[in-house]
Amino acid sequence: MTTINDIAKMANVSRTTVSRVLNNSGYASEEVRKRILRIVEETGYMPIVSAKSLRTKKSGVIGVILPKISTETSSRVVGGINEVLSRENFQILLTDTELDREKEIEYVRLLKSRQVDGIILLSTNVNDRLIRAISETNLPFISLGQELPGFPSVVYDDYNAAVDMTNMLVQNRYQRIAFIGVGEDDPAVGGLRKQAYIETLEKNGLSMEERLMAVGDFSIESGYEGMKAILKQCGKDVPDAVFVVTDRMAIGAMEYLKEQGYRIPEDIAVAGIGASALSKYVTPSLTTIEYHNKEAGRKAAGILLAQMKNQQIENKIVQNYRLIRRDSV
Amino acid sequence: MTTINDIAKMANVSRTTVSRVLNNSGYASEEVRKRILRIVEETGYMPIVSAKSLRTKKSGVIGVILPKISTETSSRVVGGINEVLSRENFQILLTDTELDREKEIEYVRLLKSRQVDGIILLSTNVNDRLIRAISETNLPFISLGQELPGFPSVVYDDYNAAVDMTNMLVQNRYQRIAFIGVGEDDPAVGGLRKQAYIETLEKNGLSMEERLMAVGDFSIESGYEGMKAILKQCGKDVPDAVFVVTDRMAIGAMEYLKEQGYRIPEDIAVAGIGASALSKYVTPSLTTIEYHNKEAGRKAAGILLAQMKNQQIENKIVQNYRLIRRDSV
DNA sequence: CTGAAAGCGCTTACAG
DNA sequence: CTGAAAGCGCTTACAG
Repeated sequence: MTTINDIAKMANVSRTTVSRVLNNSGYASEEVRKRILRIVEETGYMPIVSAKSLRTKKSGVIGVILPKISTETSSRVVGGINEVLSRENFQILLTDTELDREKEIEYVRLLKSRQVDGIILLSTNVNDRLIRAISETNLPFISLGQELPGFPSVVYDDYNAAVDMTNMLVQNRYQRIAFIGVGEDDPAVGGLRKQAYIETLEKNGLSMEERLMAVGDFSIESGYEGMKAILKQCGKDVPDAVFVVTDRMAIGAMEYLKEQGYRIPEDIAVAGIGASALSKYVTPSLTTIEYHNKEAGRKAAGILLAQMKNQQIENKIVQNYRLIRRDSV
Repeated sequence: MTTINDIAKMANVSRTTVSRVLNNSGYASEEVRKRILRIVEETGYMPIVSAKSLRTKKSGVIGVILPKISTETSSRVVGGINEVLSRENFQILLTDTELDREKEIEYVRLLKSRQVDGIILLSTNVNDRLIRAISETNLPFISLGQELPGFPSVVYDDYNAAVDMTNMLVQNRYQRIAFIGVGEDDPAVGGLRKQAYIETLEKNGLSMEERLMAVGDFSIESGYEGMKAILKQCGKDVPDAVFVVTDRMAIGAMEYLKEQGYRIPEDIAVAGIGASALSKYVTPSLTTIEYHNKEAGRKAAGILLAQMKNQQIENKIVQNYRLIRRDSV
């Protein structure tokens, strides 16, 4: 394998000079520069990154921690992150917690030991140990999709999005609006969206009923089961609409309703969040909220880069959203 | 930052001994071992990976080159890869060519310079420069989804899958089967699937007609446009079925057919490949072929690991598939 | 404009 | 069972 020493020898200069030319740092005569560049070209020489980062303490790698890679949201976000990072020649080191919160902490430490230059975390929960682990890395950091006390974040406007959706249902004269959420240990998806639903019902003088609510786990099946449970709990008092906090669960709910012979939206309207590809093509097409995940990924990457350049950054960026009215309401 | 030297000092031993304990290589008295481990625990010390890899020439990182991360196939595959890699404490360095074939070559070189321990490539084409670039890395390598001369691969059974699908259509008495493919510079998706379609038509004594065929680019829209073009080309001789080489394009084709008032499958049957989440939930649900992407990812990772351990490997593994008959046929 | 030398934090023969 | 020393391939003050 060719090293900087080989190049230096071939060019009859010191490796110091080669390094300077390659990094465009300090002077080098035009003649020497050309000679070195030609040899580099010929040999296809590429510096060993680990040697370089051992010395410079920079790796050119950004760690990304995802709850689950094989998910539409995650892959869109990573697409956005990669778009801006690759433009600046950073690579992504990918870790997947598979929804195991212990792994979030573990991966934060792991990424640190791998000398990543920064970390982007899509967390599913917030807890002290996680926060401490992040602090201890002392690395440029950004949280995406979840507000993490003390750290910069790019978040979705979960509260207002859910308020808008609930209001829209109310304004369309739905009176008994059911709700399928996820566990509230996830503040963004589980907490804020539910809070918005409840408060909006109240503001509109509608009563919130426990038996109209169910908790899922992000899977399509859990939406199906949630809908089933609600209908069972309600007996004769069937809801006339259901607001589901993710599209996938909403589609599960639709499946159950269709199976049972309910017409959507005539008997029961359905609304989701996420604007998944699915939402557009199910029948009836699903009313949902687009979160611009890719753009959020771009912004998160941008902020991370800005931190690394010691630029001023905003501590909290709220990604806008768009309500997409379709046939399920 | 604490280094191995700090640990050695605190434990009153040499850094040699610390290294031995941490790597479980060579002897160390039980007493010394415990003392070191306790201090490591207390300080939260983690070795600097770049120093380690500079010395050992191993990084613990596997490079993955994808055509497009924000795609269902890719994210499933990466999920499978990650599952087996993370179990053995390898991380994934992710690169995304965004369907730019020059970048495939570029990333192969980049990953080499980043000292990845191996490369998994999902390529969209095959060409000499790419093959040369891979050879030059001299790294454990596996191609996924595409057969690459001279390198081990995990491939889908594109030819037989497309044969089965075409035969199934023929056996269901469809006579004029249209086809929407992709460019044949992609041997797997563009070449084999088309070849299978044509040869199966012939075997069944059906004529293959140019005007029954269109070429898309993987996008839903291109399926829509392809269907439109075929119908236009056919005039009165409308097809009674269409075989589309990806689910997404098949769904685009369905959209167009529905818009134009064709009933599926009564007027025109539709079949895809890929078993995307979408395929199950569109109306009518789409007949398709499941490719077990995640399993293919697992196998690719397994083979890479085996290579790294110098184990015997099979040079070509063909992933099985499953035809899923649904309502669109 | 150029180079000698030190040092980044590890591991690994080698010697004892 | 343990340690001194060399060396992995870079970059960067420093001196000239």
